[in-house]
Amino acid sequence: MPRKKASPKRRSRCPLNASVEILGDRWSLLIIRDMMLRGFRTYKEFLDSYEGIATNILADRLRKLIAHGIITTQRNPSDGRKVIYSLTPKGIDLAPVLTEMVLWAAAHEDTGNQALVRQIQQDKEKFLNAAWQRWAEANRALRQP
Amino acid sequence: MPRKKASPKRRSRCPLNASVEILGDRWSLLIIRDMMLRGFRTYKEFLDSYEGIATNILADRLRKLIAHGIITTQRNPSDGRKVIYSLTPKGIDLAPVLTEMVLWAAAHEDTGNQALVRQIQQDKEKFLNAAWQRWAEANRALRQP
DNA sequence: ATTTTCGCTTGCATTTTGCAAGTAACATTG
DNA sequence: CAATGTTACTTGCAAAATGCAAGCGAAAAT
Repeated sequence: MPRKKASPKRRSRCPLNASVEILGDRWSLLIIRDMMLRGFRTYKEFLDSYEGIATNILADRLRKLIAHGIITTQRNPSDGRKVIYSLTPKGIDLAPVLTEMVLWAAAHEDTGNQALVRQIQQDKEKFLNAAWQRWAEANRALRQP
Repeated sequence: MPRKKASPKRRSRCPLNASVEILGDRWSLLIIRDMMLRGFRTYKEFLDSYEGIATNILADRLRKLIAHGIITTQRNPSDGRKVIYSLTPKGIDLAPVLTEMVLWAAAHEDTGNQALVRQIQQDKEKFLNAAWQRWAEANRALRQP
């Protein structure tokens, strides 16, 4: 399968612009944060997350993230109501972006979650490896239920 | 002076959320890119940038970036019409964020500007240092006109 | 003196977002 | 097995953000 899709009518071919068009809104990266750092995988978990996304916006963002190949879905075989969302390789590759955004805000804004911030500051590589390993492990568990 | 401002009514205290609230739209990071990588400093330059921002949106984003302490303005003494925008230290500190967003899109989307991308891939630190040095030099020139 | 340039503002249509109230499919409970 | 609860959504509508075109005042160029 092809690794990169031809981009449908972008404003420009600048890679930063591509990122901004895909991720530049007030919710997408928070959903990805919840999946990557908090292990959230269901609609209800995202909906109940602290920032309070509206249900129609959540449905829309999940649809777009799927369309962009950042997340995928599968049904939970033991509970037919539940849909399990998970990050694709393209999705977990956003870890460095999230990491730098956390560091920037922690350095220049009044924010919380200092435990996470210090962990990243102390050893960024270790933090990124850990995130990747959690992702790999969760995927393994999903394939062998 | 205080390094961090108390944040007015954020959705949450998560540092990623702070970044998203400040930068999470379709234009802010492109303006910062134009300043950081292309050396743009005037309203007209931003307006004429390839993606085609609308003039009212540009004025609004510049106002917000100033309010967040990411850019500052000064009048051009040799041409009283021109306003010179430049990145603050908080603004140039966004370089790692932009860098990772460029790398992610270059890896997973069909994008251009491969010269820039390869430069970053080959030596990220060197690229970041160069960006910082260009910024320091431009600031020096501005103070001694 | 007139025209052009620059950095905006204003008005208005379109799009996106947010809120509240459904709903269909499945699972649990009595 | 019927009633109730859960889950993942959709729908309708108001409010806010965005985009487009036109205009405008101050300064500079001609």
